[in-house]
Amino acid sequence: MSKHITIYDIAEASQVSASTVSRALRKEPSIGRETRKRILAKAEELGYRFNPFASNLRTNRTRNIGVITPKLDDYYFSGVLGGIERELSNGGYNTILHQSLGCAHREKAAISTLHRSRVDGMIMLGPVVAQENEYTQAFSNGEVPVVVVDSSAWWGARNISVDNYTASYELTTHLIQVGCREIAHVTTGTTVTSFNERLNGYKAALQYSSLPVVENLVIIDDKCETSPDYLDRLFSRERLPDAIFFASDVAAVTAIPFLRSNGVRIPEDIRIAGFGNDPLGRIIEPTLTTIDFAPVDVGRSSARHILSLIGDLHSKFEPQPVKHQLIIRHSSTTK
Amino acid sequence: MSKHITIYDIAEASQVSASTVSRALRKEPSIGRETRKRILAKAEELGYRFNPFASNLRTNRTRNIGVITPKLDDYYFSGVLGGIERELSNGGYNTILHQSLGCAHREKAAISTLHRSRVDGMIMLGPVVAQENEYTQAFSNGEVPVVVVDSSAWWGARNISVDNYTASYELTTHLIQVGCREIAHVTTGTTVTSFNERLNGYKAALQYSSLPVVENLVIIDDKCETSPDYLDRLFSRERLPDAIFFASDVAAVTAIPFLRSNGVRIPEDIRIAGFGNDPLGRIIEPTLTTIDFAPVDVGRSSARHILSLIGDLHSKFEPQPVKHQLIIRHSSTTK
DNA sequence: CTGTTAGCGCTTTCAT
DNA sequence: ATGAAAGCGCTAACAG
Repeated sequence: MSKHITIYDIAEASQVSASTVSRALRKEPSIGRETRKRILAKAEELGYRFNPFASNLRTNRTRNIGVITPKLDDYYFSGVLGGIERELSNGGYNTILHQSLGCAHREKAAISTLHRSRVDGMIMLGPVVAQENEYTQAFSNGEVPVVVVDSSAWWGARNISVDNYTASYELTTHLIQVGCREIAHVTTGTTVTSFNERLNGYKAALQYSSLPVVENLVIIDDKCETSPDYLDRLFSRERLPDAIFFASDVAAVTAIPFLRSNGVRIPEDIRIAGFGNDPLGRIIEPTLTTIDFAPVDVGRSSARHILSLIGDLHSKFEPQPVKHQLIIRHSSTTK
Repeated sequence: MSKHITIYDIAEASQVSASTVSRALRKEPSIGRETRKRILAKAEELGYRFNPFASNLRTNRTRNIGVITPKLDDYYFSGVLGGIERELSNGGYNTILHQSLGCAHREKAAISTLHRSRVDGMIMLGPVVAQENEYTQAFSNGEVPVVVVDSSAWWGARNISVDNYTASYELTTHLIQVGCREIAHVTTGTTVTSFNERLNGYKAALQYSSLPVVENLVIIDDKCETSPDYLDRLFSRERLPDAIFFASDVAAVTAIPFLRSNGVRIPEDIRIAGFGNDPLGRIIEPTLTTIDFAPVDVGRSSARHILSLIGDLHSKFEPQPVKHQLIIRHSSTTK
């Protein structure tokens, strides 16, 4: 374990002071072109390696951004995360990743860890805990900037949100336009804000068309992405609905084979729509009408936003709402 | 911006020295129970916040592990990454994430960045660059431990590998057993080691059954996960193969609708198999025969491995090869 | 444009 | 069981 080369070694070997070396290394314009070149060459020659620990200690910055996501094995979140990583990397930042797995306890732990690690900023995807608490404090008081994705309410943090409400409204309206009058809505739950917004968009569209919001056509089942047990409730009605709008593609794709094996023809008997444009929706038969959110763009946008809040983006970044798109496929239209 | 509380402030307030505070905070056993309690209470009271920068500077450790993955929007890799994050988190480590996007340039950049960031260890998923080079050096010389997943050859790094070769051999053998004699293999390329191993396993199985390896039945097309253009080559043969073994489920799922729309019956005319057990394979019709790899276990295993190499695992961890499983579904068997 | 000086906050011998 | 003292390697006034 030989002694490591420091800027002092370079300074000595190049007959300048350590501060000059430090400045040259950081390409401060105040250092002459020639001097800098000499110093850089010497650093290279000696095998110098920058020590971020010492730098961090002085500057109190890490160039690390924390990201908390509910899960990774999901088309939407993995896309968003991919966009974030790409953009942060390009900006010279590291992405520190934690998963909440939809569990408040893990989410809090992740927040604490990121705070202790002194990240320069944080991006929260689909937060579990919407209320301020002892853990969120350091972030919510503005000490460390936070961008929240997909939640309209979070302790005053900046927000990049896809417009779940409008998208859901448009999708529901599409179903009405193709002739549906009894549209069921299946969702995992309303605690996650984005799902709540989808439910509200659905209701609003019905009301706009003077259709009633029928209570037992709104099905909330946190297992709906895993098994379609709740469909019994629908089948036990005297008449089937003429459409089902699933708040997530995965839920739709889970239900479709079950529906078909029960003799339900799609879209003739029931029209189906999902939400999220998961690749599954292009594979399932019939292909699934859904909403696309450009997850990668959501990610890139939130990354740029956090960098701008940190002040590392020269041009001030004004987050644009990421545009969604209605994707109409066979499951909602007769051929 | 008020002055931050340091261990010196605690020391003063508790009438002890800074070193005692430091030891108490780290729960060194040499500090008396009573003293420690007093110190911790005082720290709490003053709102002390540990400063990892100073600690890092002294100890030269970060408790950060770098992870490089080709991509995130992929069933296998996102599963592995999920397992890694979970396990590292549990061990008190942060996961620093970078994507190579299958591009050697980005991979090298990620390696450099992680090295500069002084991560304590690194996990590489599906490395693009298999040869040692200037970037890998610091990692390959053992200065920083590395675990590589899914590649049997990488600059002497420790390796957690799923056994692509055997899995591929078994899958091919299954196809032979159900009666196939002309089995095509479609793969994205052989530069990624795991795909090369799958190709080799395929060839070996054919040879074991005294079947020839037909050159134009091995199709290498880096776009095969996006579009099935290469199928023309297969259709232009005088006779169709009686099976196609796709080196990835995504490629299989991309091709199947195209095959069926060309009047190919599956499995009657051509039997199909994929690789990876992507959820898509349960949705597509007919459901896809494939190999499952328990990606989360692969991730957890590699995380434990790296922690053990760092010396942060008390029990020495001996990585077990993660067991794969042949999943037989409709695409390869007649009902 | 470059040098001097004084730390950043913690850990770690070495004493006692 | 506790304290004194010496840095870890870099950066940022301030001075010239």
